[in-house]
Amino acid sequence: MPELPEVEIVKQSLKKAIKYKKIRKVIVKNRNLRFKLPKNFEKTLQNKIILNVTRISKYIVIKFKSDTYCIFHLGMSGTIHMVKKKINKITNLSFYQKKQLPNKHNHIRLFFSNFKIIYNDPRRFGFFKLFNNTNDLNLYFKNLGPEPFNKKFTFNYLVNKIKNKKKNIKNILLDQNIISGLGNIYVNEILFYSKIDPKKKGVELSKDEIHKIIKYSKLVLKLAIKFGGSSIRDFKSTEGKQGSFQKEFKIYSRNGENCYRNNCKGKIIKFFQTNRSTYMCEICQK
DNA sequence: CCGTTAACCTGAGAGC
DNA sequence: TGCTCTCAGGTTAACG
Repeated sequence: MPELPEVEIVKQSLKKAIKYKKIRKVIVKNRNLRFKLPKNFEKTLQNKIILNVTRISKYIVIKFKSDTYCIFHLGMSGTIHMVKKKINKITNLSFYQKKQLPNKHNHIRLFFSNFKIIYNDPRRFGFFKLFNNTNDLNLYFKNLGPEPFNKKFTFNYLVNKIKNKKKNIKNILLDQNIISGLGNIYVNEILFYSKIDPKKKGVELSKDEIHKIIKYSKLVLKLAIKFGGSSIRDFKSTEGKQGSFQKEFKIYSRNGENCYRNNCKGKIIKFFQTNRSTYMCEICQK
């Protein structure tokens, strides 16, 4: 499901819902996520008070006292739902546009005093991990590249990372160890804004093109967050609201349509790079 | 080290 | 209706 903007939206609404609240009970229905849920998962979380909810690239980090952490990743299809006890039946906490949550993929439930948080994930590419000190938490993320908003994400940083790469720029930007938080949609969008052919190799990029990538990674993510993320298929925030950035897509999923750029007569084509769909305008992306 | 591919899963939608 | 096929906001082990 989610790239950085969608995870950020989930984090914001989750934080609002659970910060300083106590987990009363944990029920797990299916431990077989991408990584098997740790045996002590329920016991570790039970009766813990949430001190903070933060985000590191596409991961959400829940902090408890004594430097204990629970992190999770939503994979492709993970969603978080909040269900309030009293209005259970009429809340718009739907999934796949249905009014009621299908129980089948509700793998984890966290019970609070007057609501519960549900983790639902049909494809089970998402996962949860526990850490009992800050050092282990940081070690887990040590190879992750900076997010586009990070101060470390500078021209010099990116030049050094890609100047010798023979890999195409699209896959370079999808590499979380080089730059973290981007996924297939936003990389397509960023390369369109930057007028760069996604097939172009890292080594072939000009200084100007690298400046553009930096500029537009920040811009596209900022816009996406402002619009509440992109809701295609199954993304919703914890309150069940849909994002609307999908209406702002310049290139993603616009196969066969006309290029939006002024005076460009190009048509948008679709092809695959490493099994992921790429969209580009053959005329203005060079 | 680098780059590429397959694999992990389920469900929606298209085409027949 | 129902079958088969393709595709999906991600990551990563295994290979050459």
